[in-house]
Amino acid sequence: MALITQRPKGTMDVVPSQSYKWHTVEKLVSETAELHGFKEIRIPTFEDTGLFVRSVGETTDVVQKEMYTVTAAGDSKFTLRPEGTAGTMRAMLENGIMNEGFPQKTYYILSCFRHEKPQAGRLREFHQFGCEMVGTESPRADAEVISLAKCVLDRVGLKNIRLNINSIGCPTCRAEYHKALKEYFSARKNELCETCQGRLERNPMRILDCKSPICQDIAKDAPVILDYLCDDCKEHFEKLQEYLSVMGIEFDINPRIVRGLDYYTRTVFEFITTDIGAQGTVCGGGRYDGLIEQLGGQKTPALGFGMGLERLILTMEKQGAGFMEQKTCDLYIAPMGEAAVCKAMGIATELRDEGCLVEYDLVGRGLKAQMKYADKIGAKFVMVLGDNEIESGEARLKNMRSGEQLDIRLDVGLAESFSNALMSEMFKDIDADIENFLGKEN
RNA sequence: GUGGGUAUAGCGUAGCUGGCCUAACGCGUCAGUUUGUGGCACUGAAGACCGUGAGUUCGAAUCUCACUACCCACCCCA
Repeated sequence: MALITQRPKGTMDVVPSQSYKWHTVEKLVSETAELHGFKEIRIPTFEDTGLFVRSVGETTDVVQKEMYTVTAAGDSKFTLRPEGTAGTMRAMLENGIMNEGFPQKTYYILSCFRHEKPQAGRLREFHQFGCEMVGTESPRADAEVISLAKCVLDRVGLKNIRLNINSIGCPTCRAEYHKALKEYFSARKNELCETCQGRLERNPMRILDCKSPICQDIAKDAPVILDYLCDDCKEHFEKLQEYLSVMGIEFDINPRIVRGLDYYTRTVFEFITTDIGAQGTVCGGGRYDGLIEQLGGQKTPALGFGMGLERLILTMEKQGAGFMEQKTCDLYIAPMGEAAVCKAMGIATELRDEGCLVEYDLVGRGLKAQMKYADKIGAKFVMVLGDNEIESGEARLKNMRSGEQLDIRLDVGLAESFSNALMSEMFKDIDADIENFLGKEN
């Protein structure tokens, strides 16, 4: 079969048989955020390009070569959001949410777009669950946000996730550190890889993250940011560690996590798994105390994290975590003949109003084929409807698990007689879905 | 942008030292195995120009080249 096109590179289809996995994480993730007092925010898929340039940072890879930007009528440029924080902060400022008292706590589930070369765990359109907390500088907030992320990971059932934390200081202490780094690397400049030689001027901290063995070796003895933190930043970081310990959250201090977005200050952290290939950062975040001011708001401290849902689901699958089951057909009606089809439509409507998942033949299959189909879709009960039933006003309900059958009335109080049938002895193996249905009846 | 790998029906594979391939197998789909009842079994059907294009050859899914797509890794990040 030659299709006219295929999906764009780096995008994914979630097929119907798989969507329950997404429902599972979306539900768990948002429930957990709400248990922590976070409320959902929804923002546009695209924003003014300048927003991302100013917040994510002009020199970052994300802005320099990964943004999907279109020029609309006139000169206005828009960009498909490459991440969620910038748009969220813009929306909070624009809607005056900063004036509603601190801290403000919001979360979102949205798609992001980055023009990268796809590989395992990295797509061009990916989905992110993110949380942002605005208006508190206290290390308590850092601990709370990290613990929220941890809680989410636990609730979806992930194992063997390592938490790495670091502090990259405030602009003041980072300037000191940059100076020290430059001095250190300049001495061995010629040994560095090409990209790192370039990094030396622009952002020497990135050299620490270089994967080239030579650079890694050189970086081994490089000055560590933690030795250059100013007193405030140092205390902030120490306090955070203390809180994390109190909360029983294990972590590694990793002076090499740097983060590729410019707005981060002080605390940065990553939750990493080794189960899904090279792109193992399932969650990354940190503090961005300068961002809001940079976007034109009042100086307001804030922090947050983003979690890649594809990576999350990949890890869950790899680790055999459980997903919520898909709801399957409660009752399949097998009509025979036109009159029966019309009757089936009525019955379906009536029972659906009661919250029952009802299906009936839409193809025109014979009875046998209908039974097969009902079995295949996992129908719990089947009702055969023919002229006899319509005449007598009674139909047979078959329990597909046990094979037992029972006659129920069709005319008066169908929902009631259906539930009565379900409650009778012969159907005692009914599952939770049906129990809910019955509960509603009583 | 730089490397490496793979490309056969909806899915998973076999065939790949060139001719019994007018392409096979499993799963799936559809239909039957007498009269109004599924899961098992059996029978049958539909479904692939063997990624695309060129070349070598009497002859190519099988060899060569190019292209494309996908995957993995670097980079970067979620």
